[in-house]
This record gives sequence, C-alpha cells and structure tokens, in this order.
Amino acid sequence: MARAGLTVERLARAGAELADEVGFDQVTVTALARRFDVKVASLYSHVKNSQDLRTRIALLALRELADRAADALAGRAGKDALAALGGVYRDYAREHPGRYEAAQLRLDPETAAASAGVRHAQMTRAILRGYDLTEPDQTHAVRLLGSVFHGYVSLEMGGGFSHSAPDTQETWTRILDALDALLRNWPAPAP
Amino acid sequence: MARAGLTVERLARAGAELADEVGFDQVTVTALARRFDVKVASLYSHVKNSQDLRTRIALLALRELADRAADALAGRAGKDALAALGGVYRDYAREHPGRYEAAQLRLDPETAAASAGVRHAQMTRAILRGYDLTEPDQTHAVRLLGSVFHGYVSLEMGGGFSHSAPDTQETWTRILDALDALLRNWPAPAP
DNA sequence: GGCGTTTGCCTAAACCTATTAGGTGAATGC
DNA sequence: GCATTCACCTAATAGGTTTAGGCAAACGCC
Repeated sequence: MARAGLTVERLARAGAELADEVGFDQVTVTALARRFDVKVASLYSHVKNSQDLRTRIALLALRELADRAADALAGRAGKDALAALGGVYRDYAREHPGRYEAAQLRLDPETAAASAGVRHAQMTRAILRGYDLTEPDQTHAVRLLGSVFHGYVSLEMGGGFSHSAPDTQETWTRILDALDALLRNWPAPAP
Repeated sequence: MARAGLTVERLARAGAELADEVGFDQVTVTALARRFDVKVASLYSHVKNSQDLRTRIALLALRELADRAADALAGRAGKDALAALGGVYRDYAREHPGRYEAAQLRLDPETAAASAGVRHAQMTRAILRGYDLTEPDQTHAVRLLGSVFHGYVSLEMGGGFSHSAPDTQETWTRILDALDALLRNWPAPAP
C-alpha cells in the first residue's frame, strides 16, 4: 500500500488550491481525498473534521496575505504605503479568490487572536503613523480602512461593480486618493 | 392528508427566519421541510432546488432592505441622508443577520438586474445629489459608499472589531463624519 | 537484523442532505 | 359528476461527513 504522504500542511495547501479552482464553499473532505487519490476517512487522521480543514485553509490564507502585505509595505510610508496595502488585498483576491473567501471565515476568538489577523491590524496601524492622528482617531481610521478595503474587494469580486463605466481601476485609484486626502485632514467629531 | 399551505413566498419568508436563527448557510431544504412538518420532496413542487430557495431568500432580503432604505431616506438630504442609509444597513444586519448574509449572495447578472439591488444603487446616487460631484466622480463615490457600508457592517458582524476600545458606535459616527467631510470636499485626481 | 510500536491508510457502516420519479387524494372548474 | 390540477406523499439514488476498528509499512531500539 503506497502512502500518499499526507500531512496537515499539505492538506491545507491543496485545500487552498482547490478553493481557488472551485470556490471555498465547494472545498469538501471528499473532493480533497479524491485529489490525493486516497479514501475519505484517511483525511480524518490529519484534520479533526470538515470545519477544522476549512479553518486551516483560512489561517493559511491570512498568513499568506500578511506576508505579502509586509513585503509590500517595506520601505514605504504615507499614501505610497496605503496604496501598497490596498493593492495587496485587491491583487490577492483576484489571483486567489477561493483563498480570499477563506480568509473571511469567521474564526472563534482564540483562533483569531492566534492568527495572522492581528498582523493585518498592526500593519494598518503602522501606515497611519505616516498621518497625524491621535489615539482614538487612529482606531477609527484603522476600522475605516479595513472596511473600505474589505468592502471594495468583496463587492468587486462579487461582480457588484461589473460592466458599468467608468472602469474599476479608475475608481480604485480615486478611492485611494480620497482616503489619503481624508487621512491627511481627518475631521473633528461633528458638533 | 391535511395540507400545509406551502407557497413560494411562505417558503422564502420561513427560510429568511430560519437564516436569522441558525445562519444563512444552515438553511437547508430539509430544515425548512421540518419547520413546515412536511416531507422534503414536497418543497420541490415550489422551488426548483436548494440554490433556487437561497436565491429567493436573498431577493426577499434585498427587497426588505431597499424598502427600509427608501423609508429612511424620505425627506432627508446631505449628511442626514448619509447617516440614515448607513444606519439602515447596520441595523438590518444586527436585527436580521441571516437575511443580511443572504443579501450578499452572488446572483447571476440577469437575476441581479431584476432585483432590488438596483434600487440600492439608485438611492446611494440620490444621496450624492446633496453633494457637489460631477458625473464620473459620482460613480466613484457610489462605489466608495457601498464599500464602506458593506465592509463595515460585515466586519462588525463577523466580530472583526470585537472587544477592542473604543466601542464600535463611536467609530460608526466618526466614519459618517469622515465620509460627509470627504464628499463635501472630494479631491481631484492625484497628480 | 529481528521486534515492538507508531503511523498512515484502509474497509465498513451509520447518518445527513439533495434531488428525481412516480404516485394518491383533495380541491377546483366546466 | 367527472377531469384536471394541485399539494403532498413514498421510494430510491447519489454524495458528503464522521466514527470504529484493522492491517501493513516505517521507525526506534537492542
């Protein structure tokens, strides 16, 4: 009986590829077993269950995304950094739609706290050091940037902006312009 | 044989309730049949299949959301209208998390075009009439607002901002302030 | 190099969910 | 009062998930 050489890491990686090919919600223990030419039950020696598998794929995607972001941010500041971070999310979603979906999976609090998710928040906060925001405003701005990037990418991926002029690249750069302007001139609370 | 009185509308409505209770991805033909105390196969006289059922729930949610938005926008303009629209999305997601998830379902283009989704875009555009934006910029701004609202609500729902100070209500109002300021002073393209 | 232990994969079986085909009986319409 | 339609049924197939228990290859050890 030849062994297929399954490991948790290989399963997660293959699951991520499968997600990009057929969509994250189509990633199934059965499909993954087929891909390794192995019986379904064999996977259960490596992952606890279907949910566990999905979680591992999500963690992989978060890690990849954070690594890319760290690379892209190296040596950049201000609007340059802002555009770089946004670009990383957008490009990753286009190249790896299934992984990007996976990164959106709801994790339970402890798992989330131990994930690369915290690096994402740290990097966003680092970008804001290039702008002049005091502490509570910095948090508000972190949340705004998270919302815009996540919201834009997921709407664009879902075809929300599809086939309407002007094209989405133009909108994307103008949104980055707008965010930069906003951060350079963050308004005081409305009266 | 007593009849349960199934119709497509009742199925969609019950499916929406079920979604709010157990999550949209747990809405299954089987669970819905149980709820009506009817055999699973009976539902197939009313909906084509599981996907069809989900789509109908999504369309219901989009319609409800658009109705609420139209109500909230009546008689408002400018920042008032902006806050009202955002509030509708945020409140709906909190009251009806399953329906809100459903509203995010990817629809095929023809279905989307016939859905209440177009009313949402129209309403967002209507709000922008209170600001001074020329045509291509209006589209960019529509997309920005869509991104922020959708992104913020889905991150907040997913616990993305959880247990960190300051509280999310504060952030929400400051984001509305920021968007208002941005729209009143929309920047020209960066050089 | 044989020997026990661990490890990796298997078979088998139980249990969900989705979907189709082919009924039956109650309500409806002329 | 009969035909038709409609609402629901039984039965069967096909996949996905998960657990229990088994066997054989690989590993550690003397």
